Amino acid sequence: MNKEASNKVYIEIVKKIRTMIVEDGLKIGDKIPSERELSERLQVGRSSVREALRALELLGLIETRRGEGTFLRDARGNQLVQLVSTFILQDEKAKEDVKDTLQLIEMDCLRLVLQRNNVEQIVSFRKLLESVNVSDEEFFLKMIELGDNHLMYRIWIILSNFYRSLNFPEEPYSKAKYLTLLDALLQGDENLVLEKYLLLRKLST
Amino acid sequence: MNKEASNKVYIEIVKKIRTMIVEDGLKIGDKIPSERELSERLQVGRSSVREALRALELLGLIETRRGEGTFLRDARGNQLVQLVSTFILQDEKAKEDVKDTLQLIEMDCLRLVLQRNNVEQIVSFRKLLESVNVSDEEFFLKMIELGDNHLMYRIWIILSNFYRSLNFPEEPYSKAKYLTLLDALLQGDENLVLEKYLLLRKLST
DNA sequence: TTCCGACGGTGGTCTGACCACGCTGTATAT
DNA sequence: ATATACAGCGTGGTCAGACCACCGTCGGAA
Repeated sequence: MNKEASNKVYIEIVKKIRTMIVEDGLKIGDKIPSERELSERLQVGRSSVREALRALELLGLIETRRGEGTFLRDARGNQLVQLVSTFILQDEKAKEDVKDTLQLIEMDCLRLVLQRNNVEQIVSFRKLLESVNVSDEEFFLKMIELGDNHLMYRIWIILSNFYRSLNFPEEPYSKAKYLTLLDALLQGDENLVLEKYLLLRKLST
Repeated sequence: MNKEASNKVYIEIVKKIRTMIVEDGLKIGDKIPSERELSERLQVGRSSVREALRALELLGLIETRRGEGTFLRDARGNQLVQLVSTFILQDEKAKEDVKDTLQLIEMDCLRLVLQRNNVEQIVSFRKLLESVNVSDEEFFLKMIELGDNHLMYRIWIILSNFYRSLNFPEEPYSKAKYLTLLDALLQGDENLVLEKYLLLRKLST
């Protein structure tokens, strides 16, 4: 009859740990209390604490180091990717799905960049690209930053990790194609941008 | 020096359980062995088995019912959504990101439908839509099915769950708009499709 | 001064115990 | 004979304690 609080101690623990992190003002890289201390402070068994920490670990929010402790972590490429992949990516069709989806997402990011239309930053990034080599990952990270959508960022991170783990053949690096893509962005022409993107990914007709 | 097998018993257990599921040909809804039996069969402690099951539960791949057992489950709307949301969606900007991203994903799905160009199924779905009411969720589930990309399906499920949990105001139901969207799909005109979609989502200029 | 080993703290794992809950079969009451 | 209530069993949920492997450190020995 009561509202909730019924299910799953470990879920409650996750929330408490989250609160604790916020209240104590812990930052990425900081150490959180040990399992035994959490167990005592929260008045629950250590195994329940561990289940909560496992969940946080799966989400990529913490990192455990045996003999040292548990640390807050930047929520990038996490265990989730590996685990999900063993379940999801069981056939070749799924591999193609990853490729297709990643490309759709990347095109979405480019559309976001067009929407924001932050000419200054694009220009300065173009200058940077002229002087030094920028990896494909760095390039799209910049695009996503310009798109200013954190959720898209997370999705892209997961998908690109997936993608890399699949060992598709790599395209040769071509700085010129990146530059023309940036130029297209500066022109603000969506169709042109997508055309250049497909060229980059060797998908032009 | 050795390749791996070093880290995390519970990760190994997850993989073994997965193998077990495949070998035994278990389907969604089936019961998997009890924690104690898994513990014995895999020669590991029950607490390690539980950590593995927690991971699977977070991924939405199993469902545990106290007093009954653990069951395979359709990997839809899972705990992950709730947990991630408490961490990720802390500000209003994030909410807007969810909305934007969901719409981009839905448009991608429509593009996939265009690529597959499965006229027959679109036509038959259109007939169905004429005779009965179809919820927004059901409509897009059908679109994703027609798009034939399981990964997109999973992303959409997660995002749309996010979205619903945010309590944005709901649009009034308008069967006519869905029908015109389907018509646009049948015409194979991408720009027209997107236009109708934006109309559906009240985003037309 | 340098080096090395003991020590304490930490996560990783296992075991055994108890509880709460759902199912089922049996014994009882009708 | 049928219907009902209850006890037993198997299940997941949780806890406590133990031991291991590993890491950093600190103090003593060379």
